[in-house]
Amino acid sequence: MIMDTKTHRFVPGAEFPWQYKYEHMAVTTDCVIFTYEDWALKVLLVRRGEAPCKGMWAFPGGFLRNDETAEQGALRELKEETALVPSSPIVQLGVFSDVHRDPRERVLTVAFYALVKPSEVLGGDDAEEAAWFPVDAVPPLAFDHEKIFDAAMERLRRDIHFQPVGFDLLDETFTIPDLQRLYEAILGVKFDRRNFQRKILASGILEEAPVTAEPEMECFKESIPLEDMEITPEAVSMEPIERAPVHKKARPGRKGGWFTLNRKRYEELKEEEHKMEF
Amino acid sequence: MIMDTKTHRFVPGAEFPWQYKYEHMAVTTDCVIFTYEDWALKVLLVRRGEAPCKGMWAFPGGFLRNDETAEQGALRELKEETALVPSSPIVQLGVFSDVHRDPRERVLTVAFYALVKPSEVLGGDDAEEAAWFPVDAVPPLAFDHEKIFDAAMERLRRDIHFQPVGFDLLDETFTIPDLQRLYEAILGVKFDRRNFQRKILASGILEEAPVTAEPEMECFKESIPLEDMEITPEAVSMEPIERAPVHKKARPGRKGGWFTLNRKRYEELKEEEHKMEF
DNA sequence: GCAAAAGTGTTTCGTTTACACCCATGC
DNA sequence: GCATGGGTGTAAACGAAACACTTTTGC
Repeated sequence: MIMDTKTHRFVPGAEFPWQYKYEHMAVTTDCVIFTYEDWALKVLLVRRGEAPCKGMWAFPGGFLRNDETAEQGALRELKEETALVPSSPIVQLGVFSDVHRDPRERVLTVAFYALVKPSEVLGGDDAEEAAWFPVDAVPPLAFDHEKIFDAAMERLRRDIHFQPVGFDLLDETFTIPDLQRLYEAILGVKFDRRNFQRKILASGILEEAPVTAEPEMECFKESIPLEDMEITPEAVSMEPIERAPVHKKARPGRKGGWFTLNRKRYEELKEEEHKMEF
Repeated sequence: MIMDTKTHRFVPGAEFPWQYKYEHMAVTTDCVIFTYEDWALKVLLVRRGEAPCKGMWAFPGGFLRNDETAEQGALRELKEETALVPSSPIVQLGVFSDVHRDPRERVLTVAFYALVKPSEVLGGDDAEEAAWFPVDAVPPLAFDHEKIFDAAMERLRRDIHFQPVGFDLLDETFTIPDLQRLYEAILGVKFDRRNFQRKILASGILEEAPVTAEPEMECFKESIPLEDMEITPEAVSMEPIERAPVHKKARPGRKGGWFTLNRKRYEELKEEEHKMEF
């Protein structure tokens, strides 16, 4: 490590070994991880085991080390706290730098967001105090994480308009109505089935899935009921999720094609940033 | 200031008075300020007077203090170094956190960008070592500022598609062809005059300017010739600006209406984020 | 008076929207 | 067999793109 002893030094064995000529601040990362499961958009939260905000839910994250970039630190903390390694890249939301956002000391945080597929979610289950919450039923959050959450939701809604990121939330194989419901859930609007289908097919982003036996939608897997999750009183007292009707078993009328993502076209469309309205 | 003496302390009079239990990093801000003058998009740079990268050009910025948010710090440094106070808000580009981006110590920077009107530019002239460079003739930059510059250009191009930010670069009063040239300069494309005019008028973002005598386009004011600016040899050796033809005096055919921005509609369109293509 | 810039309007074409009927499945 | 969800096509309306002629001004 290159070190400028004019501005700072390291004193091994000292109680406060890192010493600086000028005041420094702590830097943390936080990750807002979204998934789409049981017809609802959900976020990943961890319960804080330490003060401050002990016992409250927060986004996975932690202090950034000096030998890693913000992205590396965010991924490391995410893995440490939830055992999750997203298959799609994490993207920067921005910094949150309110002076008093942490009572201990001045802490600036770099927030990220990422989208993961339902099949990736299982990996997080062995983490002790991590849980998925539907976005319309998140409990009160630690620090200024509600602000971060709002920013993430806004950003997701914008991105989903201009980039085909919805696919990062779906498993390999899905149907067009599945995709449509996802868009409707996130954007909170209804689309015409036929127009949606025509446009999405015309965009060339879908490929017919090879008919490997019976493709199983991850969405229909059994998942831990919301009530079994350890959540704060405030969270349980919230009204039940209205916009996410539960029909886990099967859907009548299922016949239509199964599709997969055309990776190449996906990358192209991501570049172009067309506004997708259905 | 609330201070957690478990993790850090302040020792008055000590050579290195700020002492921490864990390693900390420095945080800086950098501002990419754009303006549009003499038919060209330009950025504001300052010459570094100190090592490292002494003598090189860089974006105005500096260390973030513990008692200010990133936005406040960015504006403070900008004002200190260039005497510029942008009338439109600065927006976050993101953090740049490469581990070795500064040779002295670990420095994470929060980058911002902002758009200023030509009439605001004059205020920066008394700053000793600040200068405006056409975006296609920027000299080599200090640290990883080229990366920041690339990110800013990309962001500006995207934003100008979806938000009516072009107006932040123009003076109060302008003509439609002025506006069109600005869009063409930034996006590097040509539009049909008639379609551009029809669309921009239909959007309702323009108001006819009150005919106060003879409105003077700031673009036509005399400005310091490029050659008089103190720039690095690398910068002068670059080929002349091709995409920015210089006709400063006046344009034949000038007759048409002068317009101003309809603030209310501007805010609305900013929210909507329609893709503007002409 | 000529060249270069700017004002104006219409037609064509493609895309978007709205809408109706039939089929498949589960209870 | 009925309710629900899903597949398909078409006509009308709107917005985008292409395009020509005239007017103004500076040299």
